[in-house]
Amino acid sequence: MLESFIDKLQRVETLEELNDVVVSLRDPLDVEHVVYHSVNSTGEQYAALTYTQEWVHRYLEQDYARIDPVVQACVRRFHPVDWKRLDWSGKAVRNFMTEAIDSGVGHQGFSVPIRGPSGQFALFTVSSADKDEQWATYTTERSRELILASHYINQKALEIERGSDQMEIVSLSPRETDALTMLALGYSRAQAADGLSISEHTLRVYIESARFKLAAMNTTHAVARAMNQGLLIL
Amino acid sequence: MLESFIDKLQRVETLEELNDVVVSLRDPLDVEHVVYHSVNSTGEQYAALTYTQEWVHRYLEQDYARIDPVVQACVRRFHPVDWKRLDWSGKAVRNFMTEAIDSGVGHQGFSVPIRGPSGQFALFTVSSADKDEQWATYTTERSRELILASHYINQKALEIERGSDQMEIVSLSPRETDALTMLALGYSRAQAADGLSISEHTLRVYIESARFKLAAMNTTHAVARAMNQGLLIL
DNA sequence: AATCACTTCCCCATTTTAGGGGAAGAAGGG
DNA sequence: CCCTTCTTCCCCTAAAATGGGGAAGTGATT
Repeated sequence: MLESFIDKLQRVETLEELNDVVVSLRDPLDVEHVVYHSVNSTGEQYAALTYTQEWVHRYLEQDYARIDPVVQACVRRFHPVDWKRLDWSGKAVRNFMTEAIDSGVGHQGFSVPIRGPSGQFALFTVSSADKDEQWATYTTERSRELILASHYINQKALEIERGSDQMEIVSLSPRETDALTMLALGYSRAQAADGLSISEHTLRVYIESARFKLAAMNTTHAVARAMNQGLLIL
Repeated sequence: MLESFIDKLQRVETLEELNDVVVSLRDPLDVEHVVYHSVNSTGEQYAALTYTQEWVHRYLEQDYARIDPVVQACVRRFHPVDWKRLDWSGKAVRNFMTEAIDSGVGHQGFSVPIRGPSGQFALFTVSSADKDEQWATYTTERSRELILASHYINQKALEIERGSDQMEIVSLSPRETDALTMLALGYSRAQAADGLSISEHTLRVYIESARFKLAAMNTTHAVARAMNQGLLIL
């Protein structure tokens, strides 16, 4: 299953084709729904999914990502998440769940969080209407496949995006990196300069040149952009 | 190979045990060296590796991560990196490479970048002294195993760390998130307040409560911490 | 050898932020 | 029903950051 999928994936060149390939996983994976959803650092989103348009629309409209326990858990965890193990208490959460099931999402689900460079984040989810036991068997048997599938899908999605987007690759000098790092760690300019054993004036030059390179409006923006681009190793 | 490795991993409970299990991958993977190296958002590092102590010491002392093309590439990429495909031009880089090979690192290598929540970043690397052709065969045949291995190692490492560290899980209110997001996007307080249609005074309350929750010294620090913890979706 | 990027230092006026107070209605959870 | 958290508004002063200049030495690349 994985072999032919990766083969198909290899030939994909556009996001539309990627969508088709992801959707086509539904049968071989033997699930109700398949979802790949990516958010990059600039807030651009891409999704390939088998949910109904109505549900997707409703989800976005209501900003359900804010309360969806699956999203909340995946943002905070590294390992894949079985929906059953999440905390579904809370009024808003239960309403959301009811609505989701009514929209045919299925009450069983398995979501793999995936993180790319520059703060990119994606979710690969399969859902089903199986009973608990069947689902438990299914997830233990196929978790590896699902992890690899999510990895390869994300790789392809990033590849396509990078090709189209062609975002400038900024690089900071060591001292610029140092300066922004100190600020990101909470030091004031005076403290940061002290920590780096340079004058505060010098530090400012680094911050300003970094700001220029990063096309940032102010220091906080510069730090945010640098972090987002993985330029700072705190 | 993967099966027994995951079995062994399952029983690991401390970082020392993890180290042993990672090192023990050397033979079954049929490589010269195995390295797992993780850096989390607070700068704490953990490494399990088979390199000589001298080389590790030298690497840290010289801050070679700054020029090591493998690290530089992995920070920026999602997919695994074959060392041969990197750019080894540049004086400093070539010196570094010579020194690395002299230290027995091996001239072939394959590195898998892995990212966890809260800006955690890790590298799983295998290196060898094989010739190009053999190595090409090796990497294509085993890349999936290596990806899965890196995934499971990282999962275990995070699990152990979380258990020991028990870092407070901070959650920001929607408005606090909004406020920090606007600042991270480069807006000044006045602009941010305007964008959120609230008074600047109100905005400040959010920033300060967020700062309090995040135990941040100042606004920039708060934004940095929030981003690092994946609390902001720019 | 020339050029380009990096590092380091300095001044000054203006704008922005930080940090210390306090208050009150709305919504959600136990 | 009460309590906690969230949301929104306001004042003030001292401290910090911004933005505009300019200059000189080092190192690497070409």
